[in-house]
Amino acid sequence: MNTPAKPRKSSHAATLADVGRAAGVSAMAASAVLNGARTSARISEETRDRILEAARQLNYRPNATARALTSRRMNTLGLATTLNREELNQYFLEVFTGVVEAGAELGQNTTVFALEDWHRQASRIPSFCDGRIDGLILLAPLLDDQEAQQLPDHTPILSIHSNVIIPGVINLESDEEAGAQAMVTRLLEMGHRRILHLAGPNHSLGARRRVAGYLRAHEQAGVEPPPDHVVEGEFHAESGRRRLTQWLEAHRGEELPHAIFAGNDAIAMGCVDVLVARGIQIPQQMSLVGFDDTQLARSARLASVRQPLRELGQRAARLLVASVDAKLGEGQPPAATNLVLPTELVDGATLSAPRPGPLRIT
Amino acid sequence: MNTPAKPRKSSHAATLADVGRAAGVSAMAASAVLNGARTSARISEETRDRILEAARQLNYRPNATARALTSRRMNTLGLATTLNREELNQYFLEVFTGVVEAGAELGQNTTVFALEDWHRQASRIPSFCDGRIDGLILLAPLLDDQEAQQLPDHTPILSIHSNVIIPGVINLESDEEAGAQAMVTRLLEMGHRRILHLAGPNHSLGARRRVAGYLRAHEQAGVEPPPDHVVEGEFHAESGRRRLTQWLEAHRGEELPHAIFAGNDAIAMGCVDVLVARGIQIPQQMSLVGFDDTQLARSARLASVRQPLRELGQRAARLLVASVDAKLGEGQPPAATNLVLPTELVDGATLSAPRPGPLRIT
DNA sequence: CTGAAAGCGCTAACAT
DNA sequence: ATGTTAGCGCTTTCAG
Repeated sequence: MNTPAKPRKSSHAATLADVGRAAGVSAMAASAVLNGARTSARISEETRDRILEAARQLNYRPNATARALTSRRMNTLGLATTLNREELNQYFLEVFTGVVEAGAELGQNTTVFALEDWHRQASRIPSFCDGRIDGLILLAPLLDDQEAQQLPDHTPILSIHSNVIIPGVINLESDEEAGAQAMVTRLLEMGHRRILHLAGPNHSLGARRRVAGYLRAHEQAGVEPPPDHVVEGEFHAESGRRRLTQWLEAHRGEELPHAIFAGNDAIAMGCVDVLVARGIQIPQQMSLVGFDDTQLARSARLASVRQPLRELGQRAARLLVASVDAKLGEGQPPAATNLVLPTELVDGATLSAPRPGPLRIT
Repeated sequence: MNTPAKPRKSSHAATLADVGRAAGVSAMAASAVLNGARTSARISEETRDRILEAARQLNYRPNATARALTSRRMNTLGLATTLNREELNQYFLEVFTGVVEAGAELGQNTTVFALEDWHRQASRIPSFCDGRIDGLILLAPLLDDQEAQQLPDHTPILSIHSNVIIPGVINLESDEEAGAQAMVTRLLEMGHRRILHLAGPNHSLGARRRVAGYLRAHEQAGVEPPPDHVVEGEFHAESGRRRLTQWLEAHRGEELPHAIFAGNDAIAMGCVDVLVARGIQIPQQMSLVGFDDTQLARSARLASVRQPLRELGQRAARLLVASVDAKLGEGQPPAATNLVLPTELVDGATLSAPRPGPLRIT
């Protein structure tokens, strides 16, 4: 692997005109043959062969940008997301994989637009819709109504887990409140009482829904939620570590919670770090459950609430392609309903009956 | 979130001509103002303002494909990779994040081309280089010399962890053999003797290098590697599960290995499943180490060999952009050397001294 | 059956 | 200081 890289020939790619010239025909004869479709290609067998041969020899590839200029189609889907600089985003990876998969089946590529922050960079979104993509998926956007109004309307847009209703934009999500409620009910039924919920940020609709599920589970079980047991934070491990540490410091000497319901898997992984460092055994002394069931959770054997993230990505890609087709006059637009997919509980090694005796926070 | 999605206006985006018309000037006056650069834009303050105002009102966005047609630049990098349908690819996520990060700093987007198999789909690669991207990164390509010859030469290409030398293509990698050797040496020094290596596929150069490191470590320690302790497999968890299960079946009644050196983290995670299912305690009864130090490993507290994957991605993006710039006559091409970054050992909870007594495979 | 012409939206020459 | 012209590579009428 240590051959000095020879400068590669930077020959321009062959054009249709080149192919035509080589085959002794016009460029559009070549076009007619090489796109194989549309024009009632009544080119004679013989010239067709000459053209194909010339194309092969010149290694002809149609230029996507030129083609897009007329066809108004790049066969590319856009996926806008925030990517934390510190931590990899497993939630993104799950959805992204679904988009890429389903997109590939429909002949679409996927390009990723990485935002640092939805609010600060909302103004960049229209610039994504500049012809390079045919449709855009907003992944867990945090926009306010005002920003939502600014979205361009010449490119089909679709959102996953949006925190606001965006007029004209289909939204896909899963039933987070039900999932949270089911998980907390499960904990309560196992006998856990002091359940600490390390939630996501309040400006996230999903985070609020998980809190709602937590509260409703208590209500339905006729259990008073312990005071001060819902903590707002961010959806990443570092936040989980920090918030849990702070919370434990602030409640030193009190009874340790029986279980932690983390707002997502990343937060849960942060909790693992803190608990391990303090020698608190999972799940013997404390149960821990997450949310999302990302691959991270599965590999750590974390009990979690499964959201069908990959399927959300797949569906998003398919619906978006249908919208693009419809806009270009091919086929009907998808029935523009918002989709809510079910969640389900996933078992893991971090969940067990509450510890028999009391344990104080040190 | 259940508002029926109103069909959005599918108005075409405004063009320069539209802006010019609205401002009462020609399209190229508008162009001169709105691109802000190049042409000695000696447009009068007054018309400049009219144009800017019109652009704002019409919500003008330059069309990327039209622009690319003349500028020959889309400001987009391509990343070609295989994405397993069954398992998420953490290795990909790490590198990808690096590419996106560094690319974004240079104003580049990243588009992903998902291949199912390098050999079967090698012929698709040239079609990625059709003007939609300015440069292409091949991530861990498995190509033969013949296929490498077919790569187009009008688009700058760069590889990460390539298994063959591709003339004219810069390759970035890390010192896998040294990393493997260091890790196995570490195990040997701790007293482990029967070290099982669940390797990747032989057609992968990286897999072969890890095997080489395993063997060299034994050699340098003057330890004869136990027979039949290197097993070829694939670089994913399912393969790890299957190979380890098969190997244990085939060696029933013999002494259990002291440690497993997995060819990558995914394989190691597969081993965890099998060992847990058999009640073999990690690390008390068996140590386990991986390779790559992906986030999966970190969250599972797996000891591993760290490759600077994110940095490989960042460097790849920066070098590729430099190549693209150079090809367009802006700046010098990067010194075309292949880069080998160092690896390092990462501690974890899965590594300890060998068990005191013998233990038979059941 | 095939070629000529026009245009997608933008930009870079050259004219005014 | 502004407008005209031509062309990037491809496709789609419309003439031959």
